[in-house]
Amino acid sequence: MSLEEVAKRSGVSTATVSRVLNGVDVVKHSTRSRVMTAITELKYHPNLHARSLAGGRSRTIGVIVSNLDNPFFLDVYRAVESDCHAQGYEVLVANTAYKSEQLVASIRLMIGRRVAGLAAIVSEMEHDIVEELTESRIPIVFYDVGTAGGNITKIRVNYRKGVERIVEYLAALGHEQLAFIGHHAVLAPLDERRQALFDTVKLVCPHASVRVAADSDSLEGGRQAVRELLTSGPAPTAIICVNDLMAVGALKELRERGLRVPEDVSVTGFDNIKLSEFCYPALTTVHIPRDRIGHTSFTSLAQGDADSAGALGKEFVFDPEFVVRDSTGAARK
Amino acid sequence: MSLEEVAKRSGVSTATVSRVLNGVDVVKHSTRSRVMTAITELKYHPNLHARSLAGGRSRTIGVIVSNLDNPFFLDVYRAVESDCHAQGYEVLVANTAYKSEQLVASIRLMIGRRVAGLAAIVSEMEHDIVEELTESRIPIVFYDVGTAGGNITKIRVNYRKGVERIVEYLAALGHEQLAFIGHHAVLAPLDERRQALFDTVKLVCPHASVRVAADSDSLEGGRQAVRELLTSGPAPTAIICVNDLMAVGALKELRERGLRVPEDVSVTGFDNIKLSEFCYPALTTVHIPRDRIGHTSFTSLAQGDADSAGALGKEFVFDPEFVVRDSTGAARK
DNA sequence: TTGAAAGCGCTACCAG
DNA sequence: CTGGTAGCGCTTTCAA
Repeated sequence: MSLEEVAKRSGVSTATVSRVLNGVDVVKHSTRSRVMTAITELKYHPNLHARSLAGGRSRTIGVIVSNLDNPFFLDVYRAVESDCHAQGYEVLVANTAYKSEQLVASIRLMIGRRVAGLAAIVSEMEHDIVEELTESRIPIVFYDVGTAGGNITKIRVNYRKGVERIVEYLAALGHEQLAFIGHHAVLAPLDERRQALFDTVKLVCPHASVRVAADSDSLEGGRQAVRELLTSGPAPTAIICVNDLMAVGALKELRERGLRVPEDVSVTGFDNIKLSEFCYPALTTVHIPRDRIGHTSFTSLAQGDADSAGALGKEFVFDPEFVVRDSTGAARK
Repeated sequence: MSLEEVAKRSGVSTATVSRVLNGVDVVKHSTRSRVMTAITELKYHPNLHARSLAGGRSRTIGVIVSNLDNPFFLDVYRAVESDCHAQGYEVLVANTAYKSEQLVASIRLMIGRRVAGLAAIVSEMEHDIVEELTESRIPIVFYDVGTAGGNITKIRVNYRKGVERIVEYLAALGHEQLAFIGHHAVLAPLDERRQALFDTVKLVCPHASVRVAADSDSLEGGRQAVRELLTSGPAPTAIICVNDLMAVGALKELRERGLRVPEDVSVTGFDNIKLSEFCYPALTTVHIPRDRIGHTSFTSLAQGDADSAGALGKEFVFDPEFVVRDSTGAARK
């Protein structure tokens, strides 16, 4: 069923049907309603592929994230989605599960669909992918990777600052046996959060020890990492988790082993997802403004439109905010 | 940049380039590699819209869910996605946020994109939407709504059975002041879960009371609902939540009010999402097989392909499984 | 093994 | 206000 059939049935040209469909306000009222009738009678649904092909421009924004299971990414996605819908854009999501092959596939898909802009909220970025994207001419937003300039907007969070707050706080509470729990993607040698942790510890409490464990970015992963930590050495007095999701997993394992939080072990998260407030004990964490990340992404990508203040190509840095709740306390003696 | 430019650059026809792109194995090796070179040099990415338009058939499955924030839906989605990717299909997700206008928009979008099949894992279905879908000829899977037959596959879970287990268990523990917490969409007069609860209570413990509260399907919603319950009357001894997400929210509010779970109040969930195991106390709940729901959806939708055992048009009913953990105990005196 | 050409369904420009 | 028509970029016969 096509535009042509609708045209035939209502005795007009395809051009007119197209006008009606697109709300071009020059069609005589009577013709218009005749067309409308035909459309509903035929249960006609315009072929969006044909439309994009003929139209040229795209009203679709692509969003690629590393792990939809982690509410952090979902929150960013939803912020973008909300802006998109408000401005008449579609959104296409893709989940890479931290696999760079998936990333490549997703990017190809987005380019193939000729998205108007692409937000890559992922951490598994590789050099040649970045390059491919840079040369693709389409507006891109990178989160935490790549370099700003040209069609590339970079959004990042000052993780270092967040880590500093955590370490200072923990140090003030007397903690000297620390542990860091990350997911595999964060264990890359040059990862900012982990690196920042070591740097800060060296500065703030040089005599403190830091052990490290890693697993998958999930509740189960957090639990496993703690298990690994606790079976391979003495229990730390504070566990710094790379994010809230894993922290909640950590809490579970600690609880099962009869270790009280924060009396026996302090735990910190990162992100300040909703869950961090609802778990027990509520997590001390660092707030990352997902909504601002999402909104800024959209603004940068959708500006070929009308406004064009020109966020594209710039770099945005957001400051995190330390949030103290119940999962941290004085170090046990 | 188009197929034609690639053809020109490599000195062949567009037909040949197309063959190379689609792996039609009749192209001479030398030509093939010449084309490949041109493709990479030009950084050519095929226009997927043109491809779908020309090709006709679609390798895309659409999935519409009510609330991506609730891991239940995410789990179903991921099961579908995993099957899709394994079979070379794309997936398109849409989130309705329980709004039927959003549902309509999403459905139109999916039809417009000419998806090969559509899974509607939503509860806000309305009659005329169902009808529109039925007449659309495209393979559809409905979860918990609509009627099987024709191009419509129906998947449902025997919620009643799950509710029965919960009520029986709670009754055996001596609970007589019950409360039900649902989200707005579940408060429709004909909702199965709520209705099943009342029926079962009448049968199993006719002298028990049941109060009801509702809020949004979220952690915050669960908390709010409990707040409503507790400020508007005597505290129940057991709270039956429509799902785990809201149950976790309920736990939080109870904890804040100094009510111990399960000593003072028992709480049950539904779904058995991963979080139900990681929250404190771990939830007594009812397992709903999201993976089977997802796999069955895919199988039903993707069968126009080659196999065609013919799951399409049938009805599948899955049995839930009662899972006892730590959030339930004997009723307080 | 390859090329030529006819569409796929729609938009947009040019006439009328 | 409406119709004719040339593409958009790709797939797919049909011939060569």
